[in-house]
Amino acid sequence: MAIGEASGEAAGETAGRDFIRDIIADDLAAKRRSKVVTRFPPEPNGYLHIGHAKSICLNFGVAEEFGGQCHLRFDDTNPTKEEQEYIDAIKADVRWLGFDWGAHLHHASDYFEQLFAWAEHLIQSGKAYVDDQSQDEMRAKRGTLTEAGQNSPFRERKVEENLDLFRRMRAGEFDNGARVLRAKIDMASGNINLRDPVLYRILKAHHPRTGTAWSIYPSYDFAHGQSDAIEGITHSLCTLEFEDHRPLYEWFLANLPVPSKPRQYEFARLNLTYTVLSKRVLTELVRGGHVKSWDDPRMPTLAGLRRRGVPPESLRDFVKRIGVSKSNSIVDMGMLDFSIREVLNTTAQRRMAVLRPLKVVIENYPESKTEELEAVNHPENEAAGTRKLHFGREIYVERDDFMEVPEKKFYRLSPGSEVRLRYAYFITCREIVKNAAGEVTELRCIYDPATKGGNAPDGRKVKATLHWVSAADAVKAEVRIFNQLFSKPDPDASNFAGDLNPQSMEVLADCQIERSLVDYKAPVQFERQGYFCRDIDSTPQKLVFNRTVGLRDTYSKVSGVKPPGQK
RNA sequence: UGGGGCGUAGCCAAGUGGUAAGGCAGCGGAUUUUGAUUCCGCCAUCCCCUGGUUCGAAUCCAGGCGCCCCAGCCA
Repeated sequence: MAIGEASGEAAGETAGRDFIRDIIADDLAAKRRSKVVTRFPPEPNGYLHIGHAKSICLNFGVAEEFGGQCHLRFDDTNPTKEEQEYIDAIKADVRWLGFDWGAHLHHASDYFEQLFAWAEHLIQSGKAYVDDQSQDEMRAKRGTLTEAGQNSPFRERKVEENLDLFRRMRAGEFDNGARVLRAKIDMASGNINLRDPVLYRILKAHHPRTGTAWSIYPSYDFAHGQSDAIEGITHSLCTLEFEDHRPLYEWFLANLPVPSKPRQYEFARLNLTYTVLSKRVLTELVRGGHVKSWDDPRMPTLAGLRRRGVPPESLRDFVKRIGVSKSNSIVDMGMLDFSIREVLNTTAQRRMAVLRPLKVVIENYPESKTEELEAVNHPENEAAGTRKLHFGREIYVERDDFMEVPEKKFYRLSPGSEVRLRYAYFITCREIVKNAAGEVTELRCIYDPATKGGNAPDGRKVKATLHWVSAADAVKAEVRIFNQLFSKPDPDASNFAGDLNPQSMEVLADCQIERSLVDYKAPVQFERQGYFCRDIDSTPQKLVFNRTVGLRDTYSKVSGVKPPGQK
């Protein structure tokens, strides 16, 4: 029986109940299992994305919660698509997400010899045969979704001949595609996976781990369940599309002398709005130059999210919130944003940075004077301390914080209005300076010396507080704003080019940032704007920041004015 | 009349015969030197549809409808 009304107390990291956890709890309670062993089984043919994060959190999370273990096992059975680069990246990503496989790093290729022996076992028991048909012939005889297939003319080959042929396949005597080893099950099955599935194919390719030792490789179906059995996996969790494979998975376990009997359970894979979670598409995005790299901050890859500044805690929180079920769903990207803000709000220190600078000259502030003002680093965490801000006659404020003709709900700077400069003074706009083209190039303001620190002794209130930066002290920097990679909530994965958002990245090259940011490396909140992190493209000469996510913005909702590049 | 799944609010998602949890989004309002955060309150007479069983059904039965997956020597 399910326990936990799950709420409150327990480790914030513990996920709630779901059908998988219920099954496991049941198995344990009924003593069908004495421990829990799961596995995360990526194929090293691409980078991990947020959909994998769901699986990783599920597999490692469940093992942790029930005091079991989770293995990292590379499903490396297709050397034509797999690369060492991916193996290394996957390990780094899983670790970054916060999980540890301990001594349990495995590979399907570790079991190639055993798998081969089991294939011979099947041949010997008359349950597998070598088929000489071409790929096209096999396809033609497989039948259709509504019609049964036809038996291969090689289906009744003698055991000895099958054994001999299979061994020669391994020895490399035949060309790629010349023959395959097939299970002898049922060509008329309604489940196409049972129509004599291929167990081994000839693939003369270099394997990242076994090199050229093999010229035949097992198929996914023949390798996966048996690898699970070898490792003593108890609950083999995979996505819905493998549901049809379960009868085959069980067929092998029933017909082979395996050391344990794992059970497969399927859950729905993650889908997110405004992006695509398909290795094929992600690979094309990279190879086609639509993004700069696998770790481009616009990518839903773990590497991309990491570079963008998303903390691993946010991903874990997100996965916990979306739950695990069997219904296909498309999760709103806003959920991810929420989890990112949730974590960053409490961990990121605050700083000021002006992204689109507008110069302000405070006319009644003495030309030669400068001051040091104190600012808190985190409004909800005193332990984060304070820092000094340089203040002078000339400062920069955000261009969006000024409107020559303010609209109804706009209560920032406009001619004659008074606002507060955070941690500094109240200022009032007196005059607008424009260039020949009529664009505002400078604001002339006056300040009230009595409001130092940001409060008026006479109790006078102000409707807005602006972030700012000292013109004399600020440092120039580049800031990259990322928007949705796709312009549609449900991009067409089979023809994605047309759905790409042309404004997915916006580079602001002339930002003015607070000096203290020069050697601040942690995730940070630029007040009133969002969470940012230093990008690896930064050099001592040029700092580059990535916007991880913007702050919630209720103003743009009421005004209908969205920041540039946003929808 | 191929096989396998799934259908609870705009989006996730609990619930498995006793009278619709929770989260995201949204909407009000309080606090606020971030239009942020925080805090309060609102937000499914109804669970794909139609019948039926029952004192009582989202939950059971029957029949429909809709969506997803499968015809790789990919995983």
